[in-house]
Amino acid sequence: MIQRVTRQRTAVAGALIALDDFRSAQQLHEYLRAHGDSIGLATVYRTLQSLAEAHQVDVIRTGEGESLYRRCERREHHHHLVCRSCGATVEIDGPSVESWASRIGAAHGFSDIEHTIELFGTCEACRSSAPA
Amino acid sequence: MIQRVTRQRTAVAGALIALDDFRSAQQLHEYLRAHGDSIGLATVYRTLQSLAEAHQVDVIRTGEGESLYRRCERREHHHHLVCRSCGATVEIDGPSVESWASRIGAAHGFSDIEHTIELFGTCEACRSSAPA
DNA sequence: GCCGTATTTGACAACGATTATCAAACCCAT
DNA sequence: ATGGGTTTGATAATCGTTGTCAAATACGGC
Ligand SMILES: [Zn+2]
Ligand SMILES: [Zn+2]
Ligand SMILES: [Zn+2]
Ligand SMILES: [Zn+2]
Repeated sequence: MIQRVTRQRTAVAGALIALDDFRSAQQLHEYLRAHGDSIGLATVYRTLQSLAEAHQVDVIRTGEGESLYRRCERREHHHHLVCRSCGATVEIDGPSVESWASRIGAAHGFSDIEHTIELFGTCEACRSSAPA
Repeated sequence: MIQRVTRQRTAVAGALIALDDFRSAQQLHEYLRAHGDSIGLATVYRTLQSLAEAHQVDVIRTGEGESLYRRCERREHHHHLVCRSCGATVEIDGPSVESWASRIGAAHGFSDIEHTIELFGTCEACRSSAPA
């Protein structure tokens, strides 16, 4: 599975770094177009998918079923605290939650436990710029 | 918003109790049809939606973006340990996780914190009935 | 630099879950 | 039983995402 370096893949990688927040594929596509990069939506999806498989980007799903992507600093397993309105993200380290999850799973005879733990909220910046 | 008692709504409520596991709207629809209840898919979706709004059923989303519904025993806030292959569910009480979530959120200046915490695994029954 | 070819792209169609539409069917208080 | 607001359900529409496939492209070898 040789991966070639293309203008489009480079652009997506650049956008992920420039934005730094969790963004949807369509938002990234708009961003790229707005910045002069001609790129197809399908290509954005494909690129994000392979980046995710290579663990180069993290993926979370919003309550509405949309996938959001981000290039996190931490390469190891972690969780996220994400602003609902702007996507601003804090990477969370939860050793206590990790052990809690596996302990609970084992206690009930379940194997191959995987956990989904994400926190959503409103960040300080968005709170002050929004109507009460 | 007056809610009338209809044959269809009664049937959906009955199916939720009979099945006891997390199931998709389409699975519930098939189950009802298979059991002789004539009901439209749209009605199943609408009924589940209003039951969810009334906190009569819990909803979780699979990694594939499908919603699963279940009528839980516990009415208070809780989480779930769900079998990936059969939907069997254990209701989880996580007081330590609750406080962990809100503490993390506050520590980073986020407000209106909500958390998504779900555990998926393979239950004992499914493990023994599946090929190694 | 130029070829040859395997990889990649992108416009578009297709998909799957869910929601909107709206006329016909149905509850239910009177 | 009647009337009028509620509910139903076949169908179309939506939305994010993935599949299609011919044309465009990257890049190792010359
Ligand atoms: Zn991350
Ligand atoms: Zn924010
Ligand atoms: Zn529950
Ligand atoms: Zn199981």
